Amino acid sequence: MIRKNEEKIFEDYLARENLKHSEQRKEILDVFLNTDKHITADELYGIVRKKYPSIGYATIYRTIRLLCECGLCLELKIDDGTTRYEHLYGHRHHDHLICVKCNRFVEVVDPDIERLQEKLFKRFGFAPQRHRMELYGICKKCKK
Amino acid sequence: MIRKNEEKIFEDYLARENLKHSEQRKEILDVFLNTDKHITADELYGIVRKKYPSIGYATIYRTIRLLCECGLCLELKIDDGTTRYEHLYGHRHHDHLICVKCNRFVEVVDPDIERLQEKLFKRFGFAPQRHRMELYGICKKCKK
DNA sequence: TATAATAATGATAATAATAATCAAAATCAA
DNA sequence: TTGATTTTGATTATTATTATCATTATTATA
Ligand SMILES: [Mn+2]
Ligand SMILES: [Mn+2]
Ligand SMILES: [Zn+2]
Ligand SMILES: [Zn+2]
Repeated sequence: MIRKNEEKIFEDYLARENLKHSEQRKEILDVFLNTDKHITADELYGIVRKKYPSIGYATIYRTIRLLCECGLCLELKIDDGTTRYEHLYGHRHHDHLICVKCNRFVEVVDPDIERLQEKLFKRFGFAPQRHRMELYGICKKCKK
Repeated sequence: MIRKNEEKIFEDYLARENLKHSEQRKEILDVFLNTDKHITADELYGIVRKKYPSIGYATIYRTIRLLCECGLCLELKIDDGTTRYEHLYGHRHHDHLICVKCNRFVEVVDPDIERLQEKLFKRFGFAPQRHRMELYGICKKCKK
C-alpha cells in the first residue's frame, strides 16, 4: 500500500513528540489520505463520522493540526473565506486554478512564473518564504 | 481636493440605490480615503471612533460593504486569516509582497507574470475572472 | 418649513468556524 | 497490571461578522 510512507511519517511524528496513537487518529489519517484533495474540516468530519459516529469535532481539528505539523497536510485559505486541506507528502509545490462555479481545483505549476516570482522577491529585497497564487475562473464544463 | 472624485462615486452610488447619506458614512469614507492602504475593519473602527465616539461597529461593516459595492474599496483575504481593505478607485490591478514580520505590503505588478497567468487560464480551458498572488517573505528592514 | 415616508443607526443577539477546558476514558512504559 | 500521561467528546469560549429591532436621522414633498 502506498499509504505506508504516510503512516510512518505520522507515527514517527507522534513518537518524536511523545504523543499517543489513538484509533481516532488512525481513522482520520486514513480518511484524509483516501479522500479527494482540497477538503474542508467539515467535509472530513462528515466522512469520518460514517465509520466512527462517536467522533467529536474537536478531535478532527486537533488531528488536522497534527497532520499539518508532521508535513502530511497543507492548509489553504481560499478567497471565499473557506479553509481547505490538501495532501502535502509527495506533492511538489503547486498553485491552483479554481472554478468559481463548481469549485473544481486544478493544480498547476509554471516554472517561468516561479522564476519571475523569485526575481520579484529579489528586486524588492525580500527574503522569500513562500507564495500563493490562485487563478479564479469558469472551467470548461461549467461554461457549458 | 483629489478626494472629490471618490466622494462623487459614493454619492452617486447612494442616490442610484435610494440610500441616504449620513454623517457616519461621510466620516467613514473620509477616514478610509485618508488612511494607509490594507487596513482591517477593526483598525478603521479605531480611527473613526476618535472623531466619532458614538459610532457602532455594525455601521463600520455596513459602510465598508457599500464602499466595496461602489468600487472604491477592495477586500483582501490574507493568508493568516485576516481581512483587509484597500483603495480600488484609481488603482490598477496589482499583487502583493508581504513581510511576515512587520506586515508591510508592497504592491507589485509583473507584466510577464500577468501574461503567463492568462496563458494558464487558456491552457486549462478556464474563462478568467480574477487572480491573486501573494509573495510572503521578510523585508529588507526586518532582515536587520 | 412641517410632515411623513423611508432608511440608518447603535445596541444587542445570532452565527459560524475554531480553540480552550475538563472530567472520564484510552494508551503505553515499566 | 499498573499508574502516569495523554486523548477524547462534550461543552464552553472566542473571534469576526451579520441580523434584528426600536429609536433617530434623512429626504422628498406639501
Ligand atoms: Mn492542490
Ligand atoms: Mn494593495
Ligand atoms: Zn467548474
Ligand atoms: Zn518587514
